[in-house]
Amino acid sequence: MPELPEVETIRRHLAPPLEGRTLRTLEILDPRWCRPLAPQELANALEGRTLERLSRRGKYLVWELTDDAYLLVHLRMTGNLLLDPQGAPPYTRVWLRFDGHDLAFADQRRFGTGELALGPQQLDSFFAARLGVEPLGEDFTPAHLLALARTSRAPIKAFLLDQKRIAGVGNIYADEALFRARIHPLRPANRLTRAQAEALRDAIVASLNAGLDAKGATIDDFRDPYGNSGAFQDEFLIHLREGEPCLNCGRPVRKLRAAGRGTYVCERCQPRPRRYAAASARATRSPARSA
DNA sequence: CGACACTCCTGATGGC
DNA sequence: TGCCATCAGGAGTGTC
Repeated sequence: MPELPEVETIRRHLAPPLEGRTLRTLEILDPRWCRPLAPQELANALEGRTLERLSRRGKYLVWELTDDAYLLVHLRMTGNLLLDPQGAPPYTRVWLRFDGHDLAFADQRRFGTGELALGPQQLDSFFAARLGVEPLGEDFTPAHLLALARTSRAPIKAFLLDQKRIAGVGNIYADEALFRARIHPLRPANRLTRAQAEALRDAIVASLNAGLDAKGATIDDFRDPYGNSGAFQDEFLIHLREGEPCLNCGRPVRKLRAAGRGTYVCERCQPRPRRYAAASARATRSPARSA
């Protein structure tokens, strides 16, 4: 599943050949891709414009076209962008035909989307409604994460997967970061200590950078625009390692469910949160009641 | 606010 | 061997 490092890997491959090129045609074969817009509406809005910059926000690829028109592409589970493929790749849903380059959006499971924003204000409100802080940006400080975490009683894994809080972390990197920081996925976010929040910030950054260095993780479907797999799956510290010895202590890695997702954990290195009694939880709230 | 179910989708897997 | 049920999950929506 493409997460921040996979999307960024794609962006780095595509920006050099495509920036400065004009989008001649946008052929949307699967109308679900751009719902609720009709394929022709999106094509009419974007064809003939030049790609000024290809950027990324969270797991979105942002195609910045002439006169502040933006195509916002999300790969979801199985989306891939393939540059100048030989013939049509399986499950091709969209063709972006630039001067001199053809780009295919292939997506077996059809969760991927392409959306339109016209003008910087629409772009800002699109992301403001969906995405929180960029974890590889300057704003993502330990103090920032600590402040964010204090606002949520959700399990920390659910917290990390919430794109409105931190943009770009998905199931793989959440597991990897929690293992690195020695935090159990079910620990309530607002019960992290300051030291844990600091460790977790560093662990998120380190995990994402490790994924970037390996050019992404390929579990099933991820490919870069030239069809190559990533290598990060060979470096997982905890994710997908059920039953294997913990790299730190040797205890078998357990699989559990957190936030509805398969979640991998070493229950020695990431001790389970103590269940705290309902009474003590209540005691943290104000006992006063309005009369 | 949060847990949970449901939706989208299709290939892989497990049971019998 | 073949068929059916179940699972996987990013994000949006809706319910309690």
